[in-house]
Amino acid sequence: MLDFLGDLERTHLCGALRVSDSGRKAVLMGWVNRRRDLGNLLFIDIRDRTGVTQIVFDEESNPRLHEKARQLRNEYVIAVIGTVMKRDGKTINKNIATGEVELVAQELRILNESKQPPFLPSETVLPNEEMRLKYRYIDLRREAMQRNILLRHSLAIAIRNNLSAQGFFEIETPFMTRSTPEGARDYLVPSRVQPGSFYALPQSPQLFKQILMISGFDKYFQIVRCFRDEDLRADRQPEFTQIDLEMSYARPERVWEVVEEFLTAAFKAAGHDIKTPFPRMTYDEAIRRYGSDKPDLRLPAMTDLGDAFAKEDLAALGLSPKLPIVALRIPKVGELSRKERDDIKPLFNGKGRAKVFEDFKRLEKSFPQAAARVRERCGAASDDLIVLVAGADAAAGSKSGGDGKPEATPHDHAVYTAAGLLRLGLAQKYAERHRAFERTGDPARDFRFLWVTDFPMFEYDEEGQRWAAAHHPFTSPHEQDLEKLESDPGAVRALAYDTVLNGTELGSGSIRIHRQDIQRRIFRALGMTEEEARQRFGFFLEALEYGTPPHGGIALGLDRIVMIIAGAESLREVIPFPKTARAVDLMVDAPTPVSEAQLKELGIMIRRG
RNA sequence: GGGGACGUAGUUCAGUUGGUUAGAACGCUGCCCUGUCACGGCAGAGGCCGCGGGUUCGAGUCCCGUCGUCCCCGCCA
Repeated sequence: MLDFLGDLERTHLCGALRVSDSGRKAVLMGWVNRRRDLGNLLFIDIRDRTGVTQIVFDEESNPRLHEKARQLRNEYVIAVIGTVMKRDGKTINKNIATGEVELVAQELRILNESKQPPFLPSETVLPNEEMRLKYRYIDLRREAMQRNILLRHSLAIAIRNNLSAQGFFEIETPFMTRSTPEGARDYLVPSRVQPGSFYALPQSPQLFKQILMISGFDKYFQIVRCFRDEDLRADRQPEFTQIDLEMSYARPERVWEVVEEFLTAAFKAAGHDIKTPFPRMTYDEAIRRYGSDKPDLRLPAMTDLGDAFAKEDLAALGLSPKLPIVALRIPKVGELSRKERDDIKPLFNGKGRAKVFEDFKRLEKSFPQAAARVRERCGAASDDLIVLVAGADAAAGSKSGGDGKPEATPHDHAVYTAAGLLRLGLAQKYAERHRAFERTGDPARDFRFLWVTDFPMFEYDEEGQRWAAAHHPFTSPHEQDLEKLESDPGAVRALAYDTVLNGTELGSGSIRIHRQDIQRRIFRALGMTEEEARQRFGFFLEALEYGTPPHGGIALGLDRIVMIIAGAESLREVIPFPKTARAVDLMVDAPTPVSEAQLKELGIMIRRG
């Protein structure tokens, strides 16, 4: 028989009682975490989000109560009235915060039973993710998940308070809005009132926040859900939370200060001090030195070898002096075994324009002088792994002619990015064995922020045979590069910037275009006719004509910030109800088909088969 | 869209070269135990080996397909 709560009130949380509470009466409520039945003596660990407390039921002093307590099973919900007793020296449990006391029960109310759960929150080995996601409510009872979700709360509150203190206003923008196909795929919501028409869930509140600038709310922010119908990754969910902000009359540096300030507050809330201002690096430098637009600064930069090799050496190696050669140094990894050298091949496969020399020892034998120069330039210690990546000859031939495609850059990005992938792959693969990521103690606590600036304005889209906005089409070009907009689009730099932390892109922002004439030129450069532009963004182009102040902003991924601070490997560890790789919610089983009646009402027909 | 890993008891896993009745730990059920705290001891229940085909005298094991979870590439203005 279950008991009612009645007018019983809980006096303490399950992690609260201390020796100083000895002798006091206490009422605890929570789950049965563990039961230790010693016959006439029964111990129950009662658990809530704050911890566990041992409860004692003694047959001798209260046989009926003891008998009742024997019914308790894991995950039952109970209320216990009892007296806090100091434990004797020998019976103290130093492993838990409440271990110096126990609650001697006087009354037990069984508030609810539990079926045998598929797994126990107190277990040390995790079930697989499918199980965890299906029974998410049980998974979330686990201490690690509680910690992550509460950490998320603390960060969000700290950020909200900080931005408010910096003079920003949190303003809501619609979730049911307009599809602007470009970039990520939209999630669509059919309109019942207008059959055949659809709302789109926002990929970001981009245009709304710009319109808020036009409306005079000169500092806007929002911690807001965004939606993108693209394939998932460990760090990508179809719905995710962004810290979105926009400000009027701001130069990039001002936006960076705002971000550095709220991140400082957020990390502080999690007990971490971070250093500001963050270092800055242009996109071009990031590619050349790290082979990535989101460099992980915890690993040494790559070294451009340039003229380390003599001409004869290059010829002997089958390399052209015109192509880049870079060296990767992974500290403390040592030489790779033959098997390991074979294993790294998949790490750069697919980026086939690079030639990799993973056996530096061999290179050293054949080209001792060049190898010595390489070691010196990399600043390599004897137990560092060195791998060379060079442009393969095929890369030289692949540079395109005058067919409108961009020339390959003089530094051929393909070589650098292949080297960059290899750099990360090697470090990750051997991080545990060789602790390549270890710099200053705990690797997860080594927060290396970075601003990456001066992104290219356009990227050539091979598939669509056209220029595409690298950031988004409302990003302002550098004023000095405006003249190249028509003549040399590939060389136009954008006033765009990314926040990078330990190789993860935390956020992305830009100064926006506030002048209608420039916006038009950008659309034209993107190959969009006036008509197309008006059809897609007409409302916005019109808004631009009514006195738009210069403005800019940024959006940072809250989930990713929490993930990194929590030291988690996946976003799913910091999102209470995440989706699987196929964008399914295993707990509620969504998405699902809907009834014919619903479809009919919406004027939608599903093609089957 | 492509590549890879995995799928055996409620859970985590083992399962040899294809060969008798598919095992262990935890959890679960019952009994014993008054100082345990990942309690201990004894006994027990629990299996469509993801699903569907195939090869074979014989399949958890080999092959094909399919479904699911995870990781990566593409994709993510």
